[in-house]
Amino acid sequence: MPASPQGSQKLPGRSRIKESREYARIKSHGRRFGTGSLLVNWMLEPSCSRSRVGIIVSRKVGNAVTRNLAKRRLREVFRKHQSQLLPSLQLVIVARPSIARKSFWEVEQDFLQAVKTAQIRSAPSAS
RNA sequence: CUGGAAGGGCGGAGGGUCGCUCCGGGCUUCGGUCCGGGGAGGAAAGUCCGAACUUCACAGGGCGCGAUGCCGCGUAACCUUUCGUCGCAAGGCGCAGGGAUACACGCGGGCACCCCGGGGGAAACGCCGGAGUGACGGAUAGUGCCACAGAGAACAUACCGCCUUCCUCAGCUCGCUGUGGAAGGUAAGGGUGAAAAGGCGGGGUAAGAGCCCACCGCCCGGUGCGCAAGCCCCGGGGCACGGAAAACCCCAUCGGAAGCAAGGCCAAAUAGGGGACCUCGAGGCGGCCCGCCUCACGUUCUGCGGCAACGCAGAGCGGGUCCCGGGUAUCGGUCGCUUAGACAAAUGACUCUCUCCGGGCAGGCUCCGGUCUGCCCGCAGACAGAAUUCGGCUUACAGCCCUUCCAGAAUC
RNA sequence: GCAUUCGUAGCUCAACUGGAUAGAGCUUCUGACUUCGGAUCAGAAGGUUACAGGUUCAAAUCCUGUCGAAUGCA
Repeated sequence: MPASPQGSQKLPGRSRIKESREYARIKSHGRRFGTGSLLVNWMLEPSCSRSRVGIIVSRKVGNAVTRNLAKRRLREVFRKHQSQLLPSLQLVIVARPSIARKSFWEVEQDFLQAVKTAQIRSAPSAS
C-alpha cells in the first residue's frame, strides 16, 4: 500500500472543532452510532471545505495522563485516515472508558469499523 | 555476600519517517510554505500552609472573627548603581555576589514525658549515657466538666479499721480483758476508682496528722554562666496549688477582603447603570452605616366570586429632585504570560540499535544455591501531564545507585 | 480557582453538650402458621462508626492529616 498519494496527512489547528456551539450542533443535529470504544457523531457541512474533527474524553475514562493519551491517539487516527473520508465532514468522537485499556492498533480498528459502518468514505478503495 | 532500617540522588540513551505547538528569519496569490531553534515532573498531583503580584476598601481606633503560641539561626520568588555572558540596542540569562521579607518551613539548642542501659539507694526516687515523642503561653482571671464504682471527686470524705471516754453484759488473778452500743478524735492501713488532696524516713502522739525535723518535690527571692530559652549554687517559706484549655475562655502576637475565572484595553450588539440630598414601616439573613428575602402598606394588571364596590388568589413595580456618562460581557479577542507557555488546552504514532528490569523456553557449566549464552513476551514497562509565579507540607511511586547503622553467613 | 457540606449494618437514617452494650425501619436467614406461596408472628445474623494518628481515665462525638462523594459561586 503506497503511503497515501492523495491528500495531505497534516492536521493543523484549523481542522479541529473548538467551539462549544459547534459541538452542541453536531451532537444534536448529526447522526450518531457507536462501535467498540468509540461513539461517533457526524454531519455534512457543505459550506466548509475541509473535514474537521472534535474529540471528547470525559473524566470517567481515567486520570489526566490516560485522557491525554486517548485524545492524542484519536487525533492521530483521524490524521492518518482523513484523506479517505468525505470532504466537508464534521466529526465528533466521544471516547468510552474501555479505550484506556486498548492499544493504538485496536483504537485504529475501532475507527475504521465506524467509518465503514457510517459509509462516509470518500471513494471506494482501488482494490 | 545476603536481608533490613534511616538519609540522599536518578527516574533510560541514541537515531529514522510522518505529525503538533511557540519563537526568529525568508518567500507569499495572505490560504500557506521553507529554514533554524525551544517544548512537562520529582512529585507538574492534593490545593493543606505561606509569600509575591493585581483589584477593591481604608484618618485613627474599637467590637467581633480567624490563626499562631520554648529559644536562636537560616532560606524563595522579588530588588539590584555589583560581576560575568549574549545582543547593534532595548533587554535577557546566571550552581556568581549584595540586599529584603515569612507567627510557611528547615537546622541546632533548651525543657518536659516515656523507654532502654549503667551505677547509687532499704524504698520512694534522683544521677549519667542513648533513642523516641511533644498544638511546648495561662488551670492562683473567671464559668463549667470529671460518667460508673466508691463512705467521700475539688468547699474534700469517716464504710471497714485505729484510738479515747461513757453505758450494758460476761470472765477473772478485782482493775484489767472481751462482746454489744453511744459520743468524739484520726487520713497511717484496707477497699473503690483513671485520679483519694505532696513522697519517704525519723521524732511525736491516746491513735494520728508538715504537728516538728532531714532529703526530694513545690513556691518565693538572690549571685553567677549563657545572645536567649534556661542551667548551677545559695537563702527563705512549711505545703497551699488534682486533671483537662485538641470545653468555654484569658494573655501576647499576627491578620483589611478577594483572587490571573485577579485585573487592564478593544470590536460588535443591546438599554440600562452610578453618585449626592430629602423622605421611608416590621422581621430575618448576609459580620457591624448597605444590600437581599419575607410580611405589612401603596399601586398596576390578570383570574374567580355575574358587573361596580368589596374580598380571595397570582404576577409586576416600590418615593422625589439634581448630577455623571457609562454598564454588562459567563469557552469573544488581546495584554497579564514567561528562552514550556496553551485556552476543546501543544510532547504523539510507527520503527531500529544499545543497555536496565521482570517472566517463559532451549542449551552449556554446576559445589544443585545458582550462573552463562541464545530466542521470545511484557506499551522502557512505577506514580503520573505544566496553566500567574515562588517557597514549603502531605500523598503516590516499578526499578537502580551512594553513604551510615543493625542482623546473619563465609574467609583471614 | 474559591467556598461549603457529608462519609455509621446490604439500603434509608438515629445516637443530646465525650460516659461505655452504637439503635430503628426495610432487606437477608431460620422457625411457626399454610396443601404450597404471599402476608403475619417469633428469633437470629449483619459494624475496625471511611482510613491513620493524637488529646482524654474514656472518642461515632474533640483536634490534625489522608481518601472518597456531593453541592454552590463567578
